[in-house]
Amino acid sequence: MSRTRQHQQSEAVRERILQAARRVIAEEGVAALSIRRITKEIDYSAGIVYHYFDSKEHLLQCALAECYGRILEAVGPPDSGLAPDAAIRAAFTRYIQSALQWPEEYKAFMLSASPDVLSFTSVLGEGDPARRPALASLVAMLASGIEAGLFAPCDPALTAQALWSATFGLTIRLLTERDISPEQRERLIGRQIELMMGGLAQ
Amino acid sequence: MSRTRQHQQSEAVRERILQAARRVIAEEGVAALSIRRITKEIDYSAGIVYHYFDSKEHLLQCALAECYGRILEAVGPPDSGLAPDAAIRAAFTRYIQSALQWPEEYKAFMLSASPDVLSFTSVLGEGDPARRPALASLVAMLASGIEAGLFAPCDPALTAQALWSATFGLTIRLLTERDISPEQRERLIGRQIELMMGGLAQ
DNA sequence: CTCTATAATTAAACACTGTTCAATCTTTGT
DNA sequence: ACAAAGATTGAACAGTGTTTAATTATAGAG
Repeated sequence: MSRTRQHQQSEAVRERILQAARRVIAEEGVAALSIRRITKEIDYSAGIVYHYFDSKEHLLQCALAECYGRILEAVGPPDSGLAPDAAIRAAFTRYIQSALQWPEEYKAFMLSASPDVLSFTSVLGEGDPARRPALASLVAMLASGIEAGLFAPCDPALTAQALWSATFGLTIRLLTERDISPEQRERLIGRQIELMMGGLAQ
Repeated sequence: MSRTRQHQQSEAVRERILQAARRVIAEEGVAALSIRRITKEIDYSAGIVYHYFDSKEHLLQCALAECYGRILEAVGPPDSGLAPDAAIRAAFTRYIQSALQWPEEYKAFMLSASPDVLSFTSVLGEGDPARRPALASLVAMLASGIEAGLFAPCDPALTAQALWSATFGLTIRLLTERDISPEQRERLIGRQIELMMGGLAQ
């Protein structure tokens, strides 16, 4: 059990590194993150990072994966009490709102070209966007909407990919163009959702 | 005129710096770009860059603006011989194809958070996306489509912003997720355009 | 043709970055 | 108490963007 105790303390240090990294990212952006900046915050030497992570890339990947988990958590599961079309509208709205609350984290994670992050974020591949839970539930909502006669028949997987890419694009631009008024933001979100739902209708 | 000769040579050096920068970006990506990497290619000392540019940021901005100009040039003007809906389809298709040909340059430019680049790329602002020529022609096509009864009445500016954001999102993801088959790519592009056009129809 | 101002260019330094590694200190199991 | 294992450090390395004083080249004027 002593091995356990040491292991626990070791895990705690790892967690403190990740905490500090997330703090810096949230407050100063991912560009301001550096190994020495992290280790200074928690009073450790710079080399310690490489005892817990393979590289800065790896550390960043771990920190952002946690952040992205929180974003998805904030989105929550689709509202099963709603009709498919209303449920999809609500899901997209919540998705964008959540991303807007973690702007730096969302951008860094979703735009990362690192293979490990891409294994989480890739969604355009042939056939199965089922690997990503958020997309899977969108596919399900589309399928039940088609069955209910609300939507025109189509390939739900392909359609989910196209819809999500559109939402992703608006999200990234809302995060990148910094000075968009809340009113304009709402109008844009509303219009894009309206367009997409119009495209789904038969 | 001697002042002119010197000025011309000076301009030539500036251009060689930009050329080298673009070469490195195209071949090795924007992440591999460094001042010393550039100046080594053209056999100059590193400091020379700061005689022609304020910073690396500024140099990058100049290099990418040129690249983006080429992308827009490749897109070309909207086909005035086509009906508005067909013209819009064609324009979006060409836009994505062009971006796919300069992947690094497109990503770096469109995702840059630098204020100077944003003054070019910002498009979600209230009212006038007329500042950006590509968007302006999209607004025009939408307006004439509405007038022709092809599209349901709507705010053309807002709709253009939503449509372009969607296309932008698909483009970025196609560029970020590296291993998507050409067939799947075509399907995705086709489906998203179909969805958007469906949303426009009344 | 020389001299001086001006512009172009450089070498060296600075503070920073990610990363490695041998040397330490700490904790563990025996 | 001792040895093995693990955690942590400090120093170094090569690289980064940037500044600045010194140097070279060029221009026009006398």
